[in-house]
Amino acid sequence: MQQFTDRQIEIMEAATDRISKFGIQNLTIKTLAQDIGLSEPALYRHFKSKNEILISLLEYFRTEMQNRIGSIASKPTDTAGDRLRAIFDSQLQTFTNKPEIVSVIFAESIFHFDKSLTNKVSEIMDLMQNNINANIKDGQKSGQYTTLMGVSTLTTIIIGSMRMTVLKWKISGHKSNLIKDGKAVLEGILKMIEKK
Amino acid sequence: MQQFTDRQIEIMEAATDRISKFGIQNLTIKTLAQDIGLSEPALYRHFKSKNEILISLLEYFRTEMQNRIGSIASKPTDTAGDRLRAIFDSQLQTFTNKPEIVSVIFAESIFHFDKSLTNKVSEIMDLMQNNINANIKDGQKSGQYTTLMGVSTLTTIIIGSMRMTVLKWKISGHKSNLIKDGKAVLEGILKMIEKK
DNA sequence: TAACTTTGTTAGTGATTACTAACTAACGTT
DNA sequence: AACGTTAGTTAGTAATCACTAACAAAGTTA
Repeated sequence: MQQFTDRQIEIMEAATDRISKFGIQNLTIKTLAQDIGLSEPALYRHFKSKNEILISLLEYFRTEMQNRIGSIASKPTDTAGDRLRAIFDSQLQTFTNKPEIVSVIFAESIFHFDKSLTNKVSEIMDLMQNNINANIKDGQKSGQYTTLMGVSTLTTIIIGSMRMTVLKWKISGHKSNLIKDGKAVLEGILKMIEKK
Repeated sequence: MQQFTDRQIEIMEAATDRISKFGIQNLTIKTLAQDIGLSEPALYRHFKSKNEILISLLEYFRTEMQNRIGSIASKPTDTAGDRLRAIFDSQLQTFTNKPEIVSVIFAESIFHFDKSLTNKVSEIMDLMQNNINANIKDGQKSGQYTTLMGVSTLTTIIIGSMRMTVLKWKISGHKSNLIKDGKAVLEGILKMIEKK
């Protein structure tokens, strides 16, 4: 059942912290080993390369997110807007609990050079995209959302707005209130797109 | 008048291309010198360090953007919405003409480790932010925009949506139509926030 | 024309990188 | 008790990094 060992998870979390605190350039096998209190070669007992640590890390989050968002999607809600609220509630809560992860999964650019890593980041983006897309289609079909805009345009606006909120929170050094700001943005959008 | 020499501009543009094509990790003095057809030490005749190349590159774009957006802001337009259109028209046109720049200025994360670089990226973000902020304040004050939301929430939505559009374009390998998609997103937002 | 400045070169520096070879102690299984 | 596996160690590897010393050719100026 468990896909990763305890040690592997420890390594992935240490790597996430490193990237969050000092950037990907500072994530070396040496610094990582020091963070955990092991020698460098010890890490190679658990991952066959540095790249595999990063890939696993992204895969670990993707699986968690898929389960989390998936369980929301399967639960019935009153309105499409409520489901949208639940999705972002869950997402913002996850980021608040583990701010470091944001530096990794929102940073498509830091992995630009490596195809396998870019793909993993894309998978995570697609996961969110597909969920929002489905929500909007559903909301428009049932007459709850405006049809003044196409599905993809509306998806771009919603995801873009939420990403921007997270980015601002990150830049503030996690000092701003992500949950509050995120709610304000989502409610603002819903005010505009929900038909009364 | 000219802040940078021709050679310096050549180096900065080559650096931008490198980052865009292969990521910051692949930007080394060696690859950069090869791209231009010079030896490595020759680059140090024009910039005192690799970091200064990056800082200058960001400064170069910031100045250009400041002049460009500044001249739009000083021109009178019929409505606040029209001014918003002009700002993003200009911005999207600039990105279309020089797609590589997007990889650099939208990548706050790649410079995460260096304070002077982070500051430069922040300056560029603030520049856009302040312009949009002023536009929304003006539009709300004159009764053209809805006041259902606060200024900062609306700014986040607009900038976030446009950034997302650019990001999608970048991920598509610049295959999608940035101008068209950007227009669709902006018109969608204006449809929702402009009072009739 | 002599001296200086600019812009380039070749050859090299020490530091750091991801990763490996070889070995060992602890532990589970038969 | 014998044996294999797991998870760690020390000591190294070649490659690559940003950057420098020393020198040279060409153009500019006195």
